[in-house]
Amino acid sequence: MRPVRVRMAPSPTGFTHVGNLRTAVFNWLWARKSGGVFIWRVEDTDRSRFIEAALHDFRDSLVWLGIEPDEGPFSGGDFGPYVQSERLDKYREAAERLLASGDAYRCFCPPREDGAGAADPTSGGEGGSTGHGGYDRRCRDLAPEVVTERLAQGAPFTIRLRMPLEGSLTLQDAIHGQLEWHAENFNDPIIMKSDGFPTYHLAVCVDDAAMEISHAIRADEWMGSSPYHIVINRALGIEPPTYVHVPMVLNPDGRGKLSKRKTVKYGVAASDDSSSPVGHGVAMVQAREFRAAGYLPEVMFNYLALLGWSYSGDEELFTPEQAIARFQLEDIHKSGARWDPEKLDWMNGHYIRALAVDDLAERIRPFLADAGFTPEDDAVLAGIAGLVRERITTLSEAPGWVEWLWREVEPTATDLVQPKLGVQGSAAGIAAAADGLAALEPWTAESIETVLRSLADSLGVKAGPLFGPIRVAVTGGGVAPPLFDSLALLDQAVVVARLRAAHALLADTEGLETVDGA
RNA sequence: GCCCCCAUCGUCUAGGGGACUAGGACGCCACCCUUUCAAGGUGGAAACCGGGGUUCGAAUCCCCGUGGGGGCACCA
Repeated sequence: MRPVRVRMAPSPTGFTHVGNLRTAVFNWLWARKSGGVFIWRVEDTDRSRFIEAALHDFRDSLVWLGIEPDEGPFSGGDFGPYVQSERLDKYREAAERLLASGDAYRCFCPPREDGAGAADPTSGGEGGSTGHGGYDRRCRDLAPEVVTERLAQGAPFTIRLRMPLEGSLTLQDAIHGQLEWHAENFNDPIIMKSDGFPTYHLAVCVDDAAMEISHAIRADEWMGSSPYHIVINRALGIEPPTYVHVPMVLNPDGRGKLSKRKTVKYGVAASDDSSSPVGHGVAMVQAREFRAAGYLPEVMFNYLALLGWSYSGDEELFTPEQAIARFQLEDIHKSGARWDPEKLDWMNGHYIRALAVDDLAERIRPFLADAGFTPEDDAVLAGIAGLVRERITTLSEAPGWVEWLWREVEPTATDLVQPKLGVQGSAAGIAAAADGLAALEPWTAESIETVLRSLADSLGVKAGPLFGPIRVAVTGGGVAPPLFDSLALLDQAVVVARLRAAHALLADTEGLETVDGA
């Protein structure tokens, strides 16, 4: 039983995708579960796609989620360097060995014309232009003299893996059990590019061996390239890691793997419901987007872990520690899981509601600052947290609920009038509230409530209809947090001034009387 | 097109031959609570892809269909 060492090996070509983060979570869980080591390796063998910022973004994402690597480009370790572009000598040496043993051969063919992503993206229809990867193995059996001659001429070449032509290859996957491929379907993949850089197949095998990786936990999309890895490992005398192909994270509609483009329309659709003062549900697939939107890291961890794994039959909210306690590789599912923005939102709201007010206050602080508000005292911040806690699903929604604290309000006459009271009644209520609150002392939610409730009694109206106009007068809109606590958070003078202004507005609006009947 | 993988409510899932009148969660619907909005409470609708087997007995095992996903680059 070799010690558990697992790795997350993303290529730094863009901002961290939550699908990748999910795979990282599984790796981390297994490392922690087994007392093993969680490693981050940078797969940057494609120089053309390298993006420096992606490195930092990935690091930040792991830190944010609380699954920091034990070894990696920023944390070091005894198996470095952890960046593939700094390990080229190792791949070259491996390639030489494969060449020498006949397990690989030089190929002088030019790059495919129809190349890569060059395929016309608009031709999306059927039976496409692209071929089906059939390299004809033209160089597989070149005479030694020919190879020597080409090399002497300085002809560029790649190195291809010599795959078996018959028989089959099998692999014991930790989740899927035995996997099998038949030789007639193989290709001879390039393992060394003409620029001297290895392709994924070679690099991953060499590095996993050098870093003594025990379990290669990777997404299902890699399953198909496993036979290449089997052959490379065998030829190099490597004891292969246990392969663990985890299910992919799919788009909400199940069509394809989770992607930005596809998700857009769901995000937009989800935000159509604008009953909340703050819109949300923008298309998101990047970790930093979720962070910016105000999803809690503990929620992301919890939600991500649930995609393709389940904690138990009837519990699905858990801490990392609890997840570690129950995690087993065999329990990871075989089929893909769709990304469900609604469930994520629910979970985020649920966790927020469970937060202590002071904790929530600190988490909201930066979002308020972004909206232009920096509470002068922590009591106000805590007050805000208390008001929004049961109303927000993401932290970024918080400012929208309490903007009236630092912005001028401009209620409309229409909004100020409560149908049951009419213009006169509404105006009278507002005026009475202003009078009643002007000299109130102390200025607390409790004292405000006492005043306003008795006001309703003395005016002979129900509390509900009376509070409506007052809320609109002070917060500017019909939807706001509970009245008394809201008023208490504002300066007493500001509240009274807003009530007076609203009263004046209604007093000027005789014409509105006609609205009453309706 | 070829290869590989997968298949329980709309979604995430529990289930690994009898404990299943198939459980939980999100979402949805209704009602309650209520000063708006929420939150909360109660109740409800909602699934074993189809067809063959194996077995006394199948959501659970096998086969075939069908459906879905992934792969087939000098990208990873």
